[in-house]
Amino acid sequence: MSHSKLQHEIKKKQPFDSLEQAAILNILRTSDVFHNQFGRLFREYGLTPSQYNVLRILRGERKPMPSLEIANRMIQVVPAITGLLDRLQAQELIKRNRCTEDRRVVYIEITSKALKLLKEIDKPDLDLHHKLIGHLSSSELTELSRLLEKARTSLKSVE
Amino acid sequence: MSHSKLQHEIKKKQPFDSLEQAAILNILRTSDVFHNQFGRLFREYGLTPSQYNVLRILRGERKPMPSLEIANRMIQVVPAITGLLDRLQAQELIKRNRCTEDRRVVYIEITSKALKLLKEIDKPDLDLHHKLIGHLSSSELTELSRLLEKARTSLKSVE
DNA sequence: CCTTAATATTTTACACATAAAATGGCCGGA
DNA sequence: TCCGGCCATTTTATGTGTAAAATATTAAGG
Repeated sequence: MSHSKLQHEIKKKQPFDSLEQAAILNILRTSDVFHNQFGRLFREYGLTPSQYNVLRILRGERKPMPSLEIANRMIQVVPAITGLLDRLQAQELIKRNRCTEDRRVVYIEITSKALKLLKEIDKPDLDLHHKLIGHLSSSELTELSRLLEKARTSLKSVE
Repeated sequence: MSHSKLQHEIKKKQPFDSLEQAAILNILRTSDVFHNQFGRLFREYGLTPSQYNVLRILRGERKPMPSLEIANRMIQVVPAITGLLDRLQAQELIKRNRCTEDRRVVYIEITSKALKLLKEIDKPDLDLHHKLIGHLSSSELTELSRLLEKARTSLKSVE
């Protein structure tokens, strides 16, 4: 491809690229702002967003589950889970039980202390959700979710 | 408010809350996935997303700027900027110049080495943008941006 | 001039994300 | 049975985000 042709290509794509860049930037910025807001809320209860996330997963599962399965449910990478669980265990919010059949796996169990804590947070958490996007209509929320899900499909197909 | 009434309230809000939760979860997840993708791209050039972000801001400004102004342009909190700049300086991608008039401020200047590096990344960066959401139409991208911007307005008004 | 408030930046302490490598344990085939 | 591959988990190293406190410097008031 010649230089001038490339230039032409670039010029041609410019407005569309801008839309794409703007959309991605908006996704990243909005996520960051929201993440901060939830971070502040959870901190009032001595939790980080990741820690809260782990506890929510465990409560939802209603029974002990292996470390790596928790990691997989979060979007996160595996190695981080260890320290995360360490700190939760130090706060007595989870218990670790090594499986007797396959001694490689460690079962993680949520404690009643954690369940009580989660119960306290439930309402403020819902309220924050509402504060953050309660001003969008039902159809707007639906459309927003649809567009974001569609956005993510580009990668699911690849890997 | 009586218990039964609260129950009723909760039930009533349930479907709407779900939409709000789904939307926020979609924002956070999509952002995380995209952030990871850009992280991998930038790593090929020895940069982290934050470092790339700083360099892009400096290139856009076209002249040296104070540390804190860079921090403000990023969504981030102030203290992190120091280490970030330290590492960029170690790679000779920026230079620090203390201002003579007000010796508290440190001017940050992008180097030609960094400008060359950015130029290399420009195309792959655009391509990745396109790969990630190129399958959304112009009107979808516009609508997505509009909804996300609207989402963020709930906080701008408060603070 | 000296004290105090405000400002720009850095430092410290802690939690987390990521990649790469190490550990310990399971399992199937020679 | 021994070995190599695979798996769950942890460890290590580096960079980053956050809060709170420290440093250095300027500006303002008595």
